[in-house]
Amino acid sequence: MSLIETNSWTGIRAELLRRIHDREWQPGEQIPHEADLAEEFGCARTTVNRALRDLADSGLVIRKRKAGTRVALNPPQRATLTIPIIREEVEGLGLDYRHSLLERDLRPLPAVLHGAFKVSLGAEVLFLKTLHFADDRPFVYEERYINLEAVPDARNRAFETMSANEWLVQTAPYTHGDLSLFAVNAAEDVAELLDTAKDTALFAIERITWTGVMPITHVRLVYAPGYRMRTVI
Amino acid sequence: MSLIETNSWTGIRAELLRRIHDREWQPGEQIPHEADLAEEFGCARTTVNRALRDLADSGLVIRKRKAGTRVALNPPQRATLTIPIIREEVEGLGLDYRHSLLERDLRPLPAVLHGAFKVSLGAEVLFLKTLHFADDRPFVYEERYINLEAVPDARNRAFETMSANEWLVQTAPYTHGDLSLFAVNAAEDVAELLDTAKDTALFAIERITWTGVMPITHVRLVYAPGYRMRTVI
DNA sequence: CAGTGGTCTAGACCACGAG
DNA sequence: TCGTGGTCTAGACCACTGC
Repeated sequence: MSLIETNSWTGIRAELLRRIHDREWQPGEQIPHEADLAEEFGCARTTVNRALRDLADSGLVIRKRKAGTRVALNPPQRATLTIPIIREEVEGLGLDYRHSLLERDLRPLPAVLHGAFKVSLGAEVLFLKTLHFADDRPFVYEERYINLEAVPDARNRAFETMSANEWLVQTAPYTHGDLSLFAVNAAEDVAELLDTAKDTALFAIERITWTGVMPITHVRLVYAPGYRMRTVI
Repeated sequence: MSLIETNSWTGIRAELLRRIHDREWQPGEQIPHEADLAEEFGCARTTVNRALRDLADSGLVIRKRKAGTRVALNPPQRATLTIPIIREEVEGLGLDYRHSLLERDLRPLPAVLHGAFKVSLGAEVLFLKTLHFADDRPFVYEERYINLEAVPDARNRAFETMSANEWLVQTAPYTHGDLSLFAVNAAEDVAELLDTAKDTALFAIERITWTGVMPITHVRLVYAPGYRMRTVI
C-alpha cells in the first residue's frame, strides 16, 4: 500500500500507471471502483475519475458502466499525429518556405473520386497542382480538388501568394475528414518535380474533408524522398 | 444569441464549435471567459471548462492562463492513429492470421541504432525476423531488436506460437516511445518475402519503446504493397 | 434491478504568466 | 500584480448495462 504525495489527478494517474506496469493489477483484471480508490487516496471521486478517464483515453484501461474498469489485455498503441500546414512545417524546420502553382483549371471530377467525394452530377471542380519548397528544394508535391459548391470563393483566387493548403484551413473549416497514409512509387513527372529518380518510394497522404455532408476538398500530398512523419507515443 | 437545449458539456462544445465554424468568433480572436460563458449557458464553470478543454485538445482553440482563450489561427490537423497488434489488425479485416519466425539470434546492436537505443556497451540483443500473414498472403515483414537487459525472459522464448509483437505488448509495458512512418523501396529479400517486385514502394513503421530510460525494443514493420493506414479526423 | 461510471453543480483555492 | 484557466471537493442525479 504505497501512499502518494499529492491529490492531483496526474499524481493519481501516475500511481495507477505504476500498478499496471508493476502488474499489481493484471491485464484483464478488474480494478477497484472509483469510490474505493477515492477513499484510498483520500480525494474526491471526481479526481479519480479524471485520472481513469485519461488512462481510458490512451487505451490502457477499458471502462464500462456496471462492469467496472479493467486493465486492457492488448493495449493498442495510440499515437497522435499533428499535421500542420506545409508552410509551418517547413518553417518549423528552420527553412525558408515558398510554393509554386504548376497548374490550375476547372474540370469534371475524376471518376475514381466519385465514390468518396460526392459533388453534383456534372459539376466542375477546381484542380490544382502545387509544388512546395523548403530552402528552394522541393519538399511536397500536392494535387488537390476543391468542391466549388462548398467554397465558391475559390473560383476567383489565384492561390499564388497564399497556397490552397493554407487558404482552405483558414477559410473553410471542416467538421470531419478521412486521412490515409501510404507509400507510392514516384511516377516520371512526380520524380522530376521532386528531383529524384523514377520509382523512388515516396511517403504520401490523402485527405478528404467535409463540412457536414458537403465535401470540401480532396488532396494528395507526396513528400520528397527520405521524409518521415514522426510522433511520440 | 442562440440558446442551446442541454447543459451537457458536449452540447456546449457543439455550440462553441458552431460559433467558430460560422465565424462568429474569428480566428485569432479572444473568446469570452469561462465564467461569462457559464453564465450565458446557465451552467457551472466546470462544464464550460470541460468543453473548452476538449476543443483545446483537438487544437481548435489555444488556452493560456491570464491571456484567455483564442480561436486557433491555423488549426493543425490532429489525427489519432490506433496501431493494434498485427494479429488483431489482420483478424479485424476478417482474415486468418499466422506468422512465421524467419530468423532468431543474439548479436551486438547494429551501430546505426546506438544513438537512439542505449544498451550497455558490448551487450548482445535478441534479433528477430518475422513474417506475418493474412490468409496465407504475406502482410507485414518485421525486423526487431529486443534489449535483453530490459526483458531477460525473451532470451528463452522461441516466439513461434506467440509473436514477439504480441508477447512484448503483454509482457513489457512501455512508458513512452518514438514512432516514425515512412516509405521504403523493397530490397530484394524483402520483395521476395512480401511476394512483390524489387523496388516496390512499401509503407513502413519504425518504433522504439522504453520503460523509463531503459530501451525495450526497436522494431521496423514493412507492410505489403497497397497497405494504407487510415484514420478519421 | 441495481451497481458502476458519466456528468453536473456551486464553491474554493491555486499557478501561471501577461501586462 | 492580478486576471484567467486549472484543478479539487462533496454531493447529487442520471444512463447504461450486466446480472
